[in-house]
Amino acid sequence: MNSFQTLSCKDGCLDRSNSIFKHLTPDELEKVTFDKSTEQFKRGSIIYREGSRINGCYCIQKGIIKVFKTGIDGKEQIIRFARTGDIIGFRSVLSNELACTTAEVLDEASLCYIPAETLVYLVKHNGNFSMELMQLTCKELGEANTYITDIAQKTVRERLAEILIHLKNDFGLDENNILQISLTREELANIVGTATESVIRLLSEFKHDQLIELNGRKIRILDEAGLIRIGNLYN
Amino acid sequence: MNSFQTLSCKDGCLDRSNSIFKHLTPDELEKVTFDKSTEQFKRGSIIYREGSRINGCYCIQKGIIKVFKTGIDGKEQIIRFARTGDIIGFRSVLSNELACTTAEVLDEASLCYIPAETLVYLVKHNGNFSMELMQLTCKELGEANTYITDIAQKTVRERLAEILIHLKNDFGLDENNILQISLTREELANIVGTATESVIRLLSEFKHDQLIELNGRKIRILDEAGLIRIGNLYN
DNA sequence: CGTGTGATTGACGCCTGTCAACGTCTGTGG
DNA sequence: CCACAGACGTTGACAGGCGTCAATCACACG
Repeated sequence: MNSFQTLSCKDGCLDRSNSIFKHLTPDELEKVTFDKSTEQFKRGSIIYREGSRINGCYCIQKGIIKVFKTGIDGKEQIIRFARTGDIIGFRSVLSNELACTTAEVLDEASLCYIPAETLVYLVKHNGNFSMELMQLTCKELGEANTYITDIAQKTVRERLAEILIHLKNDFGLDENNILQISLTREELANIVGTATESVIRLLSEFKHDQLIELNGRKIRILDEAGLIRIGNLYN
Repeated sequence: MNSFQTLSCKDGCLDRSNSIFKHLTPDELEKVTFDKSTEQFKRGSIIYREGSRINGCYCIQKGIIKVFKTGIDGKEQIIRFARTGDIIGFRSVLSNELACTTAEVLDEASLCYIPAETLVYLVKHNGNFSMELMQLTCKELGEANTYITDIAQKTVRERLAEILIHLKNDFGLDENNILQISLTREELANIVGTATESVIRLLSEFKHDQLIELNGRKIRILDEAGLIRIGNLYN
């Protein structure tokens, strides 16, 4: 249960082959290992809150984090889900702004906290690390731009189908073709940018059209191609 | 008329006090000056096109560039306007992806082309430059996230009011309180993410409510506070 | 003067948000 | 063990925002 608490940094985020830390020198690796601290979070915990100043970023060793902004009337807009290997909070740290999102734990999580100075030090002194982080940011920016276009032009129905496909691609299916990530209807609505009731109605429609099967929060994907078609996705 | 053609790099983008190039060493400055090339573009020119590979980024010495994605049925979604001092195209260069947007000249423009290798060289070798560029990207990402929330939660009416305020803040007003940037109704619609007709109708409403005055593409801001109120903006 | 692009207006109807009521499930406390 | 509260899910009714289509106007340009 607590096995990952004992993970040293080297067993964790730092040495994954696709980690952005892969280019660190042994010295730097040691520095980061020394500076960082690992922490456990329970479901529902807030890691940082929109509008607050954060003095470091978090590398996700395990778990799923919901990153969202609070809009009109407190309605949340989910910007993304971060999962094992992802980094959150670095945007605010590097742009030196207050956090523009809130990060909340969905699945029991284990995070590495890396102080701002350490991050900045790496950006300034390790060109390869810098490039990696830059690429990550640029990719996120590209995705954000795509999402803006989608939300501006697609119908709720199209967006919901699209989100289901994205969730499938990002979190996978279990052996029964059921989405590995479990979200409330309200959360789905807050990704798509619509009302909870609309999500419920559209999911029912998708079910009626044999695209998915529903069992509480479990969503089984029956016809991925169909969803892709509805969502106007070509990839 | 052609005076800016003769601007050397040092008189142009490179030495502006707020330029991201301000941290370059004399050597690097010389390298960039050597590698770059300046080019004139007429209104309507395409600088790069979505889906194409671009081998460098462009620094805007003068002019206004419309950056947009092409969505369903070819409808364009304007992501942002870049103006003097801004850099475009670096996202694709650094993330090593195909261009995810098209860049089109709105106002007669003069651009510096900086080859990818030069940009990457700077990111890898100059920590301060790297930080500057990273901050820029992070800020853009923050704005994109805000925009996602707005588009997902606000009505077209609210968004149009918001956009008018943004355009005012970014491009300013002339001595008659008229927006300095001139856009077609369709372009306004493509920022807001709505139909051209809706923009026309809402602008008429705003005019009727004494918030603005219209004269062709000229939009005079009469009641900024009113627009801010309608747009749910607090800043 | 014809042509084309952009702006405007009206008609129409569907998508989608809102409100309200009700069902379902889980955990808590008596 | 049961009652209850509270969170979540579902369904129906309803209206209005907004997209679409079509016709017309305004204006610039060759």
